[in-house]
Amino acid sequence: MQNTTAIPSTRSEKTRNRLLKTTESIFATRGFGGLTLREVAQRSQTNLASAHYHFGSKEAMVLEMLQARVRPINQRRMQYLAEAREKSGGKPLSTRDILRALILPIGEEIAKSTHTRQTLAQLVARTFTEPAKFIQTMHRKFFGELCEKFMDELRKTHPQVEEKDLYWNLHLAISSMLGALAQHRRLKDFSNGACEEEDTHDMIDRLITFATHGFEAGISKPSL
Amino acid sequence: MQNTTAIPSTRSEKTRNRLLKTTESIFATRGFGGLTLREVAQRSQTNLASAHYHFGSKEAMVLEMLQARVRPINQRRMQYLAEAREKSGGKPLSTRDILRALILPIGEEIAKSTHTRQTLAQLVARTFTEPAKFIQTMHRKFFGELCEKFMDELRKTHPQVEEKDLYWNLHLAISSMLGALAQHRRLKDFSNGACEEEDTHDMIDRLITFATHGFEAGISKPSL
DNA sequence: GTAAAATTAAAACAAACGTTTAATTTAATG
DNA sequence: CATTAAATTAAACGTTTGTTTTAATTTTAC
Repeated sequence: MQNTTAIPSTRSEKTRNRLLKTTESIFATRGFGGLTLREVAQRSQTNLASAHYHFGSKEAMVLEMLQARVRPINQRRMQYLAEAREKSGGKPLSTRDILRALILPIGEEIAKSTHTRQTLAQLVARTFTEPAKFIQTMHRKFFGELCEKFMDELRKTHPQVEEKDLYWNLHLAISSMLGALAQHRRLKDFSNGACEEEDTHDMIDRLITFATHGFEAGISKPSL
Repeated sequence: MQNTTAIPSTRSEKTRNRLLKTTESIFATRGFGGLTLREVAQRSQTNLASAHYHFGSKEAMVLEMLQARVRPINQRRMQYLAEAREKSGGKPLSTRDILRALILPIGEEIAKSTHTRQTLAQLVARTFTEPAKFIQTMHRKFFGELCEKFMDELRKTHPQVEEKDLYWNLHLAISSMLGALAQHRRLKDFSNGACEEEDTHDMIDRLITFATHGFEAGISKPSL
């Protein structure tokens, strides 16, 4: 494993990072199949073979890019959960606090830079629908653990609710988040300009509210 | 335009329908890029060139398959909306009635046959994240109109709510529906078997409840 | 400063793709 | 039954893909 978080110093690390950045951009808009190593190399101002030198294969390169993106987001999710626990002083968290810890980090990451605003949203959403097997494997590994951590928290908050109902509504909350991210850039078209796609903070607020109330309605009336 | 709804009679129509059926299955699991004409032809027990003979191109073939699937679902959506209007006798519909008209038809289509249970769910979800341009074009055409019809209905029900809030929360409702469909088959993994993926009717109920309460919470507190 | 290692560059390879062309078979018609 | 059009099949074409190989260049270490 190499140093990826620090500022790239050597020439090798710089081209490596350029490759990862270009990979992210293309993968977000066109998916794994639509990404070609030649275009990545060209837009990274380097050669086709250097992609294989640095990563071994197209698959490994995309995988590394995805992990580098997902890991810090999941870490911040756990951090927000821990912070909320500290503040609550032993009492169970509210549904809203839990779902905020799930949703907010991805919103912050999106809002970080103008460049990654759309890219990351598409990126994460694509992770869930991408047909390539190795991505599904990664997805299961990363989100399986995360999902279980959040389930633990939800169980404490809603001890009387059946396991099945908790899973289903966490599933729906996650789905609405991903769907909103994936469709975000289409909203402007459908709304005839009534909605701009600039205000990420506003989107996250709306999403948290939507998910929280949907969740609580779902566990209070398991079947209607 | 050819007769696609009637039972295929001629040999030509039969192979044509086999091609469409195989196309649907492969596209649902692997997307446009992952679908190859050779595999479609082989699994349809015909020749590679016959796909071009019947449809002209890979793109046209996939497009026709998608339209044949989406059209009846959208028709039923409009039908349910009309039926709800008749029953209400001039009064505005409830948010739940409107969202049910949006969500239920796709659930019914999924529940129709064991074969298409997963396939159609993935299919529709894939339509929204597929990078191919011609699919985005089709999507915009089909869902742009539909979206506007549902917005008309939502405006009647919530005349005091701002346009922007209505769009945003309809967007979130649709997103949760699509996300739930796309992720449906993963739920079993994450829930450690607590949730089965068989009961489509249960899923639709949960989804309608989730979307309805999320929507109403979103329009009552525009920004929190 | 020089040799070794690491990196970049250029070219070629095998496989898979959508598409096209031409030949063959099937169905329909008089 | 003969003939014509429609439908199917088989074979090949031109591109593009990820990957590999080979050579040139740059960086690192002594």
